[in-house]
Amino acid sequence: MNAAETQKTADFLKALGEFNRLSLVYELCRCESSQNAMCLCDCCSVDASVVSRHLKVLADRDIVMFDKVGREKTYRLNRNKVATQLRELADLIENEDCKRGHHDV
Amino acid sequence: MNAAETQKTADFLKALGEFNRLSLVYELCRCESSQNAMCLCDCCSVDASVVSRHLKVLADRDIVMFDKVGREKTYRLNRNKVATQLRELADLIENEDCKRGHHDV
DNA sequence: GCTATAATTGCACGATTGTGCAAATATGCA
DNA sequence: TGCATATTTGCACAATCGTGCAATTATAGC
Repeated sequence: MNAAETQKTADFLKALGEFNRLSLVYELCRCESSQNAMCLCDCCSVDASVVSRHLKVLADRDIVMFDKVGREKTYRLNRNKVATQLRELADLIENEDCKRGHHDV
Repeated sequence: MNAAETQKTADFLKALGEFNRLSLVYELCRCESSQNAMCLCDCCSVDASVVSRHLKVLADRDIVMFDKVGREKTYRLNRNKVATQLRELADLIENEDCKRGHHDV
């Protein structure tokens, strides 16, 4: 695991590891269809500008995607990508093969 | 998903979402046996006190466990617990059942 | 007991981060 | 064109966080 990969993974986890951002992810998780940012404001009691910034952090890391419809942006959770990244990390942590000694033989 | 659970999950992800802490986790991941903190210092070039604090953060969240042997503490990764938590989150995010509408019917 | 080593804690500091408010920008609609 | 609404951006500020150094605590071995 090189430093760049480690940093990227840490970045991904840090993006999810903030209360309001995780609340947004959960909120989007419950939605069948895309939700605009104003609607998402309701789930965490902070200013719209804060939600905007949090959504940008999530979008920059491909955790959420958005479509621009007129003056609104509608967001949806990147379910597969997020789930895959979490599972890959889980596999790495649990997998016996990553242990030293096996490789060194 | 209530606020307390969300906060707990965010806390767990935040603990993993820092470069040096994640490096420690990866380092422990590669180890068959427990490693003492001094040995772990080598994997991230920071002061021993910093490693000590990071390990405490990880231990407080059950990400790592330790045994006290004499004046040394030997750490090991809580593989199952960490992997399980990551997979549960992945499942929640991907699972169709969490979507609104399915439950409301 | 004394000394050496492992680990933690107190303290200070700089950097990052989350936040609210106000202003700016973008777009739809009359 | 002018107004209303959605979103972003600039700014300031408080809080959190990661860090190094020095001092402290704990324990092994002589």
